[in-house]
Amino acid sequence: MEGLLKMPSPSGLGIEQKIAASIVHEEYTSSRQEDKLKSAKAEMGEVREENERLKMMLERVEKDYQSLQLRFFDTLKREVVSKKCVDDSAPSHDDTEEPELVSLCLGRSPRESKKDEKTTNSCKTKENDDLDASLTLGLDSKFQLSKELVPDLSPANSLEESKEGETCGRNKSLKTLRNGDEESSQQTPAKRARVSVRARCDTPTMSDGCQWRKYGQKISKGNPCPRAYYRCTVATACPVRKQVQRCAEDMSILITTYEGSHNHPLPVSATAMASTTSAAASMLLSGSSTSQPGHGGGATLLNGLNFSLLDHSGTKQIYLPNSPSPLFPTITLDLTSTASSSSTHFNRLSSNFAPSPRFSSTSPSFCSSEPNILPAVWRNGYLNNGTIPYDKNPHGVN
DNA sequence: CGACTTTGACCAGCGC
DNA sequence: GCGCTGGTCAAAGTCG
Ligand SMILES: [Zn+2]
Repeated sequence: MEGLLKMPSPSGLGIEQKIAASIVHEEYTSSRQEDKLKSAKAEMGEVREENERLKMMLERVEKDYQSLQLRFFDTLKREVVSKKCVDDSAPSHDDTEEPELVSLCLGRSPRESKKDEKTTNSCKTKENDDLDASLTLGLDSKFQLSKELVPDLSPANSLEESKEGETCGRNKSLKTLRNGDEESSQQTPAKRARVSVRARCDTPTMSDGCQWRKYGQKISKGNPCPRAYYRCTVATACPVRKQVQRCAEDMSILITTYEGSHNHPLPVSATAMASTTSAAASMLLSGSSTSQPGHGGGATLLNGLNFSLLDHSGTKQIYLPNSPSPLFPTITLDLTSTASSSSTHFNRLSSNFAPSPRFSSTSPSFCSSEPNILPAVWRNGYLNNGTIPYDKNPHGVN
C-alpha cells in the first residue's frame, strides 16, 4: 500500500527555466536591445530564485507528506485494532445501527493561521499561486494513490454498464440498476461509502473542478432547502454522483455529498476534492472509522488536512437530518470552521448543537502545520462559485 | 443544436 | 396495504 504512494517529481519546476530560456533566446535574436537583455537576465535570475524557493517548498511539503503519510497509516492501523477490540467488548452500542459517520474537520484556526501564513510565508500572491500549482501536483499524485487505495469505491462500473442499456426501456434499466445497487450495498457495503463536505458557500453549488449535470431535486424532510442531485458529466460513464443541500441550521453552509469515484482522468482543479474525498472514503472503508462510544478517536492527517475521527453518537444529531442516505457509511468533511469570518459561526455551532469534540476549539492538533497545503478550492472554508447560473427560490418538487 | 436545468412522475424501501 | 420519503428518470424548457 505504501509502495503506491508517490510524491510529484520536482521536474515540473523546470518549466519556468525553459520559459526563461526561451525569453532569453528571443532577446538574443534582437541583439540591438541590450537593455532588454539585461532585464531578461534579471528576470531569469528572479525566476531561478523563485524556482529554488519552490523546490525548497516542495521538499518541505514532501517531507511533511511523508510524515503525514506515516501518521495516517499508523492511525489506520490503530483504528482497525481498536475497532476490533471495541467490537469484541462492546458490540451493543445503541447507535450501532446508525451509519458510520466520521467527522473530518479541516483544521485551520481562523486568525492565527493567517498570521502564520504571513510570517512563515514571505511569499507574494504570485508565489502563492505557484505554490498552489505545486500543491496541485502533489494532490494530483495523491489522487492516483487514492484511486489505487480505493479501486472500487464506487457502485461503479456494473451500475453504469446496466445504465448503458437504457434503450431497453425504463423499467428494465431501472430494475437492473437497482439490483446492481442492492448487490453492491449488500455484498460490499463499502462501495456505498459517501463523503460529505460541509462548507460555507454563498453560491448554489460549490465548484470542485468537475462538470456536473443536475438530474433531480427534492425537498427532504427536516430541511426547507431542496436537495439537488448531480451526476458527473466529465465522462459519460462516470458513476460519481453528488448531492447538494444547504444546512437547515445555517443556510450559508452547503453540504455536498459525493458518492463513488471517477473512472476518468480529472481536470487538475478537480483532483483536490476528488483525492481528499476518496481518501476520506478509504479511511472510512478501511475500518478506521470510530465505534468507540462517548469520545472521539484519534486525529488523522490526510492530504495535509487533519481528519479527526469521532464517535458518530455525538455527531448524528447534527448530521443525520441532512444525511442524504443514512443507510450507507458517510464521512463528513467539515470546512465551516476555517474562515476568519466563520469564527463566530464556529462558536455558534458548538453552542447550538450537541457538544462534540469536533467543534471544540480545544481539540488537539486540528490545525495543519502547513496552511497552504489545503486545496486551493477550499481556501478559507469558502468555496467558489458553482456551475449553476440560476437563482431560484428553493421550491422543490414532489 | 447540444448541453444543461426544471419538474412531475415513478419506483423502492421502510414503518405502521 | 398504505402512506411517506429518498432517489431517479425523462420530457419539456432554457441557455449559450
Ligand atoms: Zn467523473
